[in-house]
Amino acid sequence: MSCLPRLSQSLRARGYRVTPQRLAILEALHHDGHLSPAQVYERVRQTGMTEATVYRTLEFLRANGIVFAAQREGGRLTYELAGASHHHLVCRACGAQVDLEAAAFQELIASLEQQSGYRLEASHLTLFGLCPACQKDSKAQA
Amino acid sequence: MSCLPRLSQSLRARGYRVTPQRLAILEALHHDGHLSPAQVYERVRQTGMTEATVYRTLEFLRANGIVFAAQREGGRLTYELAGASHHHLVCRACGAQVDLEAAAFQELIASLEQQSGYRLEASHLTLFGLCPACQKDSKAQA
DNA sequence: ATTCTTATTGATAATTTTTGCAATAAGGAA
DNA sequence: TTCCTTATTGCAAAAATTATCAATAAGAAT
Repeated sequence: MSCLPRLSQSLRARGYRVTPQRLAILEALHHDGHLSPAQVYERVRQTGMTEATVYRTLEFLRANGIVFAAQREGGRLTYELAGASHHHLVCRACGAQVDLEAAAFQELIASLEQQSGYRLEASHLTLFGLCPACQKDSKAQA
Repeated sequence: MSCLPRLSQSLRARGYRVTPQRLAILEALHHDGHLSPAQVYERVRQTGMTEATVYRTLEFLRANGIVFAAQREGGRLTYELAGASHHHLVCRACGAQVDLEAAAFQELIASLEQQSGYRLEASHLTLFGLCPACQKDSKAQA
C-alpha cells in the first residue's frame, strides 16, 4: 500500500492534481486488478463520481503510464495498475488470458527500438490467439 | 483481385454465407487498406447497408481471421484485410504509425507458443510507444 | 489562513457501438 | 427451378464512450 503516495507525488511533480476521484479509481484498480470502465464505475459510484469522469480518468492515467489498457475481445478495454512487467496472451475465441514474464521480449524490443527510433512500451503487450481448448473445436482453417 | 473469390469460398466452406454486404465491406478494405468502422460505412452506404451491419460484419470477419483489427489511440479500432504479415508501432502521443516486417518476431512467437500451448496470431501485432518526435517534447518521466 | 490560477469535475448532449427481434435472402436439397 | 432451413440484415432502441462548457476545487503563492 505504498504505491499510491508515490504515484500521487509523481503526478504532482508533473503539474497534475491528485483528486479524490483519481485516488478512488487507483484504489479500485489496486484492489481488484483488471477492471473494465464499467466495473471501475461500480466500485466508485458511491463517491458520486460521473461515468464520464471514470472514462476520462482512466484515459488520463493510461496516457501518463500509470495504468495499462489491455485489449480484450472486440476492442473492449480493461485497465490495470502499471506494476510488474508482464504480457498477456488472450484467446480470441473464449477470452481466456495468460500472463507471461517480460524477460523474453527485452531483446526483441531493443532491436525494434533501434530500427524505428521509437521508444516502446515493452512492459505490457497483448497477443491474440487460440488457447489449447479452443484450438480443438475450432472450425477455422481458412 | 483474386483474394475475394478465395475468401468467399472459405466462408461458404465453413457454413457461413457470402452476402453483398460482406463483399462490399471486403472490397472497401481491399481498396483502401486501413479503415475505421465509420470510414467503412461511408464507402458502403450507397448500398443501403446499415451501420449496425458494418459493425457486425467487421467483428464477424475479425473473429474469422479474415480481417485484422489494429488498435489506434484510446481503444479505437481500424480494420484491414488479413494479408501480408506485418506489425505496427503506434505513437501513443501523436498516433503516428510505422509498419514492420514480421520476420523478426517469428522466433519469439514460436517459443511463446511452445510455452503456453496457445496458437498465436503472429502476423499483426500492435506495439505502442513514443515516436522520435514526441520523445522530445514529452514531460513524462515518472 | 486567504487569494489566485487553472486543472479537473459534473451535467448534459452528441457520438459511437451493441443488442433484440421480425423480415429477408443465401445456398443446399428436392 | 422451386422449396426449406436458418444465417444474416434492417430497423429501432439500448448501452457505451466521448465531447462541451460552466462551476468547482487542488495546490502554489502571499
